[in-house]
Amino acid sequence: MSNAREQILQTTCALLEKQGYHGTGLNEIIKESGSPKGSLYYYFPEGKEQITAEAVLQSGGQTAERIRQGLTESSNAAKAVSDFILNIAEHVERSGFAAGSPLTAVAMETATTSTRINAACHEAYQMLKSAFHDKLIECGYSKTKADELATFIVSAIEGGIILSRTSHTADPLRLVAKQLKVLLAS
Amino acid sequence: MSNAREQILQTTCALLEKQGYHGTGLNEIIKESGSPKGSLYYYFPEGKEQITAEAVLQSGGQTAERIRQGLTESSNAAKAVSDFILNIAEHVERSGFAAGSPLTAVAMETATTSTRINAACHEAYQMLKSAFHDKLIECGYSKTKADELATFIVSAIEGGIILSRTSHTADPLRLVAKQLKVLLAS
DNA sequence: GACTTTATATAGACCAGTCGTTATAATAAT
DNA sequence: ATTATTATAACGACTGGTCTATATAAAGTC
Repeated sequence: MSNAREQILQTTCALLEKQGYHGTGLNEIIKESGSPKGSLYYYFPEGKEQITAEAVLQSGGQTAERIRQGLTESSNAAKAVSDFILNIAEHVERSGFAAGSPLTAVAMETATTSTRINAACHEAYQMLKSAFHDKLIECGYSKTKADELATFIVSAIEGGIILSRTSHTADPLRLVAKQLKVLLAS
Repeated sequence: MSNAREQILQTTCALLEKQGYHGTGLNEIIKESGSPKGSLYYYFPEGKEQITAEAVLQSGGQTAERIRQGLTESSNAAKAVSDFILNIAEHVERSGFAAGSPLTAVAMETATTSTRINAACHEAYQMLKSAFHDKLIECGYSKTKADELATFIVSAIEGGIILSRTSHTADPLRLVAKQLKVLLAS
């Protein structure tokens, strides 16, 4: 409904992605989103924690959706997962290594310092896991096997994003794509 | 030689691990390390960036050393890597999920906002990769294969740490250990 | 050996600026 | 007229960084 609210969340997402929770200031959010401070506290009366938690959850939902869509395009799980990761690799590259998972930094910064944000990150990761999990089930994997693989896939992707952004090359992500493809094909 | 300098770096490491770069303040570092601000700027005249870069590099060197030591205890690469990861899992668990890789958060926060810290993170990750790489070479892998596997191993571990800290269970890390063991055994 | 000079290191007050947050006033929409 | 939203100003707390004062120790000079 409200444009300003959505704009704030979207801007927050981008900033969290680039510089994490503590590195992102409310002043920066309002400047970049164009919304004034009054509006920010009108829509998010509980302040920074609330904005962050909602941004994280929204981003998790959107990413999970993208995973599901990408996976429907191919009936082959190995190729589907690999393609999805190659997509991320391009995205990270195109952003000049400023983007790639708004969750990672936030999750690490707040794992033991904000129960609310931690819960949001946990739920967001569960959404990603579920998206992969469901596709694997669909491809005939057992429930426990699908669960294990989904966690492993998310782990490898997260790590790949970190290494890619740090090294300023998408190669680590592409390598993760390749390795997971082999693993899932076997 | 100097005790205070070392103490500052060690404290910084622990705080970076727990709450990242922007979440860690100089006042917190001096309070926790016992050194006054005068000493901090005496040993690190270039301020927070310098302290962080040095802490990251030191931590990378120490972790790489631990990897090499752990790997010499077993001639079997698969078991050696798995055991190392299980060690991390215990460490993360014991810390109440506050510890586990001082690099991750810092690397993501500063990938495009501080060339100095980014360079330090990059070098630290290279050290970890090299440690695994050398062991894989020793076990008969080809140079390119060893390089690919080393990157993949580091990726999976980093991701496992994130998921473990976020979910407050060491299970993801243990799962990563198991999967990599299978992968390396084949 | 006594005395001065130079480095090493500790200690903390202080600065301008920013943080997240609150309060209040003005405006727009219904 | 009532509510929804925007617009600022101000708050106290804290930020990274600078500055000066002091203590300790090493080295140089006679």
